[in-house]
Amino acid sequence: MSDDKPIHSCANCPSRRTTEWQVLSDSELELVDQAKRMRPLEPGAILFHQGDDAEGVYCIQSGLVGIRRLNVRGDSALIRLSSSGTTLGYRALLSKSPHRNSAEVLTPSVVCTIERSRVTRLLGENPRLGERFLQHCFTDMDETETDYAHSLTLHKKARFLHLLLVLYERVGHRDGTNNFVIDLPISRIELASLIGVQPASLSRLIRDIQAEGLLHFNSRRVRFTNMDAVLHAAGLEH
Amino acid sequence: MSDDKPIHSCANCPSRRTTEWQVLSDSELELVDQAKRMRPLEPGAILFHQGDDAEGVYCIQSGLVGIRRLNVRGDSALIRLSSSGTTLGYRALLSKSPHRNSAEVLTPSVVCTIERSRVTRLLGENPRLGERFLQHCFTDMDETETDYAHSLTLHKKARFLHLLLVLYERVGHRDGTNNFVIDLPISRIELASLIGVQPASLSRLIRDIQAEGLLHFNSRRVRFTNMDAVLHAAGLEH
DNA sequence: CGTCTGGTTGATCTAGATCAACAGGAGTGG
DNA sequence: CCACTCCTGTTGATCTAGATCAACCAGACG
Repeated sequence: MSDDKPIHSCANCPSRRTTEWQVLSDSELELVDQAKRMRPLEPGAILFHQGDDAEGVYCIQSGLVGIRRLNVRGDSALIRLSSSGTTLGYRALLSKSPHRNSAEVLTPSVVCTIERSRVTRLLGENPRLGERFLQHCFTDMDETETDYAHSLTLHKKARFLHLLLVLYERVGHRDGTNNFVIDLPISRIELASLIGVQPASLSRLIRDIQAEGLLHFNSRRVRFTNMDAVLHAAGLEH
Repeated sequence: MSDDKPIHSCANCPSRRTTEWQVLSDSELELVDQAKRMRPLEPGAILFHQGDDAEGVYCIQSGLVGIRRLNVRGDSALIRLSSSGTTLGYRALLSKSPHRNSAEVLTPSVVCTIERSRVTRLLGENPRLGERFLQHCFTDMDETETDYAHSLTLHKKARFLHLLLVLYERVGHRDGTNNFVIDLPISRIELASLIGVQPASLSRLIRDIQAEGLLHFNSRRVRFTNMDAVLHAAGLEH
């Protein structure tokens, strides 16, 4: 490491430049460091429950976290995926209202918790921090509106392909023969929940997509055998 | 009127206490007044187009405005309704990015436009204004997430009933015999677009709902003949 | 009076739900 | 180590919500 700070200090966090905290001065960042608690979490761990009051904000250093919303009837929808460099739970904290969603760890993750009072103090001292949270909300909003508009207008197949493209951007890579490849971080059940479809239907969707030669599925590995066709079908088919 | 300001000044605006501008001082409000342009608009008028740069913000004094989003394929979804007391277009302005949605007047409305430079100036002078916009974004976000989760988990019938309940809250009233009544402000086509259904399917939905004795439809007038059953079906049926 | 748009209906088709069966791991306890 | 159970994922059979397309009607409007 390049300085005398502890390895796990925010100053050395790999996501430092992408989080809200990028606008803090060194001394302000030091305040975050003191108040933060870093912990490794296994799939199934809950960062916060829908309805809970905000205890602080959660900074994902690595891993994947699912944002769930229970509807009036009690069934849950997975409405968003959050990954490293993302701060969660700021809405409840800043609006002084209970969490609207739950956050559940989906893959082994490292998450820092920064307690509430420290965040409010920093917000008071550095107005640029509030500004960053505002921009974050705008980004989330745009993404959710896009997904919502898609859910109103697109078929499940197009939505699933769209989801795979988004996942490719996040965790995809090239394999030995330079093909586009994703190693899916989540189960079929959760993929199904993200597009609002039954697991059995997703299974058939996958079979059909594979039969059309768009993609090749092997357990959790997805290979794009015809990227152009995927791009076309995600936006233009049917 | 209670003071010597012009009738159409913001100080006399009926929505004054519900808009973002409630946090402004009298002299600051005066600045809004000078820079605002108030105009009556007919259905079909466009406040801004998806992709346009922000020219200012739009304050709905009366009427109903639809927020539309075009998806990748080019078909439009009506993702939100905005009515009096709501400010539109602030996201594009504050994020310095193009409008993500279009805003189209749906019923005869009165809308004030406050030009960009004046808004930015006020934001610099009064930090509470930015805070209000942040809260506004949170509210929109919550609503959109709710709708999104519903679109992932509920059937069209439940979503339609839910929409009618929301409309009742906004424009509903009691009729002579004390029944709950809505005079729908928008066409069937637009109702259909809000829940992501074809007009023909909405027509059948309405027929079925009426046959079940939940509601009575007569042109644009909707009477709740069995509110309990509607509440139940909106959340619990199927 | 013709034209247009909004709304309803009929006939038909299809995407996706539902329910049940079953296969493959992964974990647990004897 | 095996037996048992639990959970994920896939498939088959069937059903249904909703799409699609066309016909048709009523009111609005030039």
